[in-house]
This record gives sequence, C-alpha cells and structure tokens, in this order.
Amino acid sequence: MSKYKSLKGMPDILPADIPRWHEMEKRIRRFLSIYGYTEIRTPILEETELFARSIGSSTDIVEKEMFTLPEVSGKPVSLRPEGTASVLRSYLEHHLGHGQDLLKVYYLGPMFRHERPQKGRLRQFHQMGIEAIGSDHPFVDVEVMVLLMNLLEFFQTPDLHLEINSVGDEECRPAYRKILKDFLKAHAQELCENCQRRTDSNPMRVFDCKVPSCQSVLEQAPIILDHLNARCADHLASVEEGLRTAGVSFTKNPRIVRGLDYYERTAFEVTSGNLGAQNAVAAGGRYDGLAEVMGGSHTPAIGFAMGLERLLLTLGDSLIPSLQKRVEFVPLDDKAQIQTMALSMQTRQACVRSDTSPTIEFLPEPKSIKAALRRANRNQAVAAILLGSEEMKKNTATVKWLNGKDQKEIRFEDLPSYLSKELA
RNA sequence: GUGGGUGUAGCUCAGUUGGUUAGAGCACCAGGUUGUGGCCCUGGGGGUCGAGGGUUCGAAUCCCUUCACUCACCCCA
Repeated sequence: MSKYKSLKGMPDILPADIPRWHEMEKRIRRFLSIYGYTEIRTPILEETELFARSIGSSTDIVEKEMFTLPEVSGKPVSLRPEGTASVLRSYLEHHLGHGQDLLKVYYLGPMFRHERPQKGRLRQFHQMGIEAIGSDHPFVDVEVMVLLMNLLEFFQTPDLHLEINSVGDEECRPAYRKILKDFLKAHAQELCENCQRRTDSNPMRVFDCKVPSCQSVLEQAPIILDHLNARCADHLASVEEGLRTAGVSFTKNPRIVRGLDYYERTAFEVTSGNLGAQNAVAAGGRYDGLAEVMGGSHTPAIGFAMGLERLLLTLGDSLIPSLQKRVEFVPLDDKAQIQTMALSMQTRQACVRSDTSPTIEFLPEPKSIKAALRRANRNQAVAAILLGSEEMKKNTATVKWLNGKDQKEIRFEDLPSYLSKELA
C-alpha cells in the first residue's frame, strides 16, 4: 500500500479497462471520419477568462467547479471544464474557417470539474464532442443530431431518447425570461427555496427542479416555445422537419435548459439507461453568438459533447473488444532460458515485419510443463512455445496449440516465420 | 456544500447477544508418480478487521472522533 492515493473523483483507468476504452475510441474515430470530421487537440489548460466569458460567469461550472491555478505567464489559468470554448478559440486564432464554409472537427479527451463525485460524475472525466462551425443552416443542426443518434445506435446504446428545444436568441429570450420571472414571482409561495432563489438569478433553470410542488406550478408556466420570435420559430420548425425526414425520433421538451450560457436557439439532450441520476449521455446546442463574445466576427456554430464514462456505463458488457491472439514462450528448465528468449524476440520481429499483431509473451522463469500450459490456457493464449532439454538436443521448439491437441516440433530457424504465418 | 449507505485477504463478501490462534468463495503457488492445459481433489502463502482514541478481564463486534469509498441532492457529459 502506498501512502498516496489518486485524488477524489480522479480514478486510474487500469490496464484491465483499457481494451474497452480503445475499442470505444476506435469506433468513434472510424465513425467520425466517415462523417467528414477530423480531430483537433487543444491544450487542457487555458486562460481562466476564456472559460468564464464563454460558459458564463454566473454558471455553476465557472463559479465553483473549475480547477484554477493562480497564475501562469501572468494570467490565471484553469483546467478545461468542457471543450467548445477551446475549439472556437483555436478556430478564431488560426483562421480555420478560411477557404471553407463549414469546419467540422471533433475532440476527445479529459475534462475537469470540481464536483462531488457520484455515479456517472467524476472530477476528471472524458468527453468526445464535435463542432460544426460556420453555418447557421437548420440542416446543419439536423446533421449534427442525426450523427449523434447514429453514433449511439452504432454502439447499440440501450434506451435512447433525444429531446430538443429552442432556447431562443438574444432578442426573444430576454423577453421570455421576464414573462417567466413575473409568473414565478406570482407563485413564489408555492415554490421551494431553491426555485425562489433561482427566480432572480436564472429563472429558466427552475424547469430542472425535481420537487413535486414546483413541478405542478411549472405545468402552468409559460413556455419558451410560445414566445420565440419568427426567426427562432422558423429555425426550429426546419430542424423538426429535417429530423422527421431523417427518420430520427425525438420529443420536443421546452424544459431543456442547458447549463452553459452560450447556447441559443437549438438545444438538445440525449438520455440513456443504466446511468442513475446522471442520465444524460450527450448534449449540445447552437452557439452562434460565442465567436463575438471572444472578439471574433459573427460565426454561427453548433456542436455536442458526450460523456465517455457514461457511454461505457450504458453499454456495460455489451461493448466487447476484439481480442488479440496471444502466444507464450516458456522455458522448461534453466538451460533453455536464453534460447527461449532469443526465439521470442525473433518471432516478435517477424510479426512486426509481416504486419501481424499477436501478443508474444516471454516468461523468463522456467515452469513445469503443467504450470506453463495451465498458465497459457488461463491467459487465453492460442499457443504455448515450450523449450526443455529434449528440444535443446534436437534444436526444435514444441509449439502446443491450445484450441485442440495439436502439437508441432519446429526447428529453431523456422519458428519465427512459421508463427508469423500461423498467427496472421 | 448537504444528506444516506459502506469500510474485514489481491477481488466479492460471511462473522451469530462482545469470548480462544478472524473465515468462505474466486484468484495465486505447489502437488495428485518420470514432460502436457481446461474439470476435479489435496495442501500452502497472504489480513496492524480503514485510522485514532475510549469502555471492558476481553472489541472486527459497543461509544466518540477522523479518513476513504459510494449513492442521492445540487449541477451536469
């Protein structure tokens, strides 16, 4: 036992879990390349102000959840709590929109939020997200959501629900917010303390409240869909039409309110089973105004982020990584050790050259033949390569295939090419 | 930040109203006649019972404190 432990909410991803992560990442990358997205990798550390201005200084994420370091090169910096701000910063900084009308990029990596951990919620967690930057056409919204649903269906994610909403734009949202606030004030005594407090700070967030008495009040509350201006209403109607045409089922939920201030118009959320209370596996929306907040020119954009730990959680054991063939080289006595090691190394090189990739394991300690086979069998090896006194006399290795009873004597000099062919 | 639950072997967990050297399953190691795996059998190694303090002749068990993990609130992917 070490006196040290990993920090709260920042668990190790252990070797035994890695195959599932690799399989998931492999599928994501393959899928996204088909859809025309290329990866972008931004630093995990950025100026604190980038996040504060983008996400919104009064959001919980910025107010109390960022890991902030005092100062690096004269400015406070923070570990990224999400990916969109960095991607758009990079887009503007490097003029990535130059010469094309739509930039399509994805990111995949760790994010950091200082929250109390629970099921599906960690302090260091991983997100994969896409951003489509440069167009406000409603069919881009459609394509992004269809991509998301198809990706999740590709993974055979159980129990999927897509919910969409429009949160309005800078013209109609303030007006709606005032109407809602007036309504909530009129019903203040029926609301829980939390919601009374939120009435002023962020009235739209009360829709997230789970207190039953609040819920019954909210059933009567004005909803934003009745207060959208023509531009937002038309946009939403086109998105809905597009989704229906694409055959993606969804429900319109006026209560979807994202926790990041930069969203406007389209907002959406996908939930899945097995996730406990944190049941959103992915969410996103349109952020047409964000580029200007960062000091760039008007640049409409939309994207989503998906929680990878949550995806793994919903998939459970149904995500099975393809397993590599495995071979174990085992000396049966100390006189065979060096020769066994040399042959395992030559075999590895032969496999590298022939572009086959089995795992070739060499065990330095001599084992009894029984122990060697039992171990190889337990490790799901397809073959054990055994060298003992008899083999050393004949200059051959015993190749024991473990799926049946097959066993072959192969001359030392033929072994690497024999194995690299058999394992291909 | 606020609640609830749980901390005993590498893992999953038993441990009866406080009572001898703290147990099981899985895993690991070694055997079950000379160099052949999976099943089975036998044996073995491995634990400051989360930590600290207290009550008691005696504490894994009762009390206090503390830490960790976990679920939920909150918030969100």
